[in-house]
Amino acid sequence: MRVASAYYKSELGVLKVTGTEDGIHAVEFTNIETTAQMAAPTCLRECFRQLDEYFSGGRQQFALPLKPQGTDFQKAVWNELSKIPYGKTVTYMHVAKALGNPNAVRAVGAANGRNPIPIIVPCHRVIGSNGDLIGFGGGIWRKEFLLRHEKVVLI
Amino acid sequence: MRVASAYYKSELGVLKVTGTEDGIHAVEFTNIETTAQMAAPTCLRECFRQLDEYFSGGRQQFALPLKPQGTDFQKAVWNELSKIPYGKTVTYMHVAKALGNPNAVRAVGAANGRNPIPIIVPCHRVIGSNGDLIGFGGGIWRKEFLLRHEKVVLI
DNA sequence: TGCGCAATCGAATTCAAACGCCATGCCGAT
DNA sequence: ATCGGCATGGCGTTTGAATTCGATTGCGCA
Repeated sequence: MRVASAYYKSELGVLKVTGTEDGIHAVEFTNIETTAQMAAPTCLRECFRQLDEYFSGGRQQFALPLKPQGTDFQKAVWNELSKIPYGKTVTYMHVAKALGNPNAVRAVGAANGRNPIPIIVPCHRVIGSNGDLIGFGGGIWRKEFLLRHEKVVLI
Repeated sequence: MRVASAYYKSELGVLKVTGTEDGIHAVEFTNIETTAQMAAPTCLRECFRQLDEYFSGGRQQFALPLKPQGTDFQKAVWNELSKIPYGKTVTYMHVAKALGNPNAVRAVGAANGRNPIPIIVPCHRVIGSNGDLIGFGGGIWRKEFLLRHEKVVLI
């Protein structure tokens, strides 16, 4: 059952009302300013601009401030991912070796699966040692789309 | 620092991009249908209608399907709250006794503080044994507003 | 009136330890 | 080719016990 939220402006401030078709689940007091929708941070707009360029084929590298949140190991993995150039692929083993621990292959896969910033941090450029496209959080079809978009030849 | 989210429509579906002024925190794939904003459930609209009537002074009792989520004890407390009529106040002790355990006074207070549906489930109608207005999640001023609105004479 | 304090009840929170999952890769057997 | 096991490293999740925290009250005492 889908839960929906809607906002109600009262003398007590803006109320957030949540519920399903079955009934009301919650009423919350909020601090929302109704005067005007607050502008999106600059970096979001810049991000959209670069995504536009990436999807239209013009941009091969993102230049954005990134603040991914994770453990040290995960950040090390994601940092390694960022080094893979546009249109290239590497294997999970390759990443593990680059981190200095060839045994951490599955750990790399797990960290890969938890990359909070797909597309921009190119986790889609990592494939199996046998060349297979394996696992992608958003669905394999997206991984394949991204690689084909980058003109990668898939076997 | 305020975190903001915005949505980006791509060939891979709608992306939810989250970030602060410092940088991008996350990019998520969503299932959002862009064709049209989905209509709010009927009960939300009905809820808004009754809130309108309550705040304008016409309605003294809500008639809505409620689905609060909590432990058995909490639901028992909230159920007890619903019995307090408009414009009346009771004490925490009173509620505890009604539940059959006069010693559970503080437990009642705690459950009261976790009422997910304020205003509609009138937790604001419970005051201290000495008549004091104590604690209200959204701030005492809201509790006082609601009681004055219901013409309760505060000492 | 205004402290300080103890009693009492549920539930949330905390903490540590154990467990199990995984977007891999290798090996051997069908 | 395909399949089933298996080792490996990191981290999320579970579990259970112990502890803490509250939207209180009543009492004693300045």
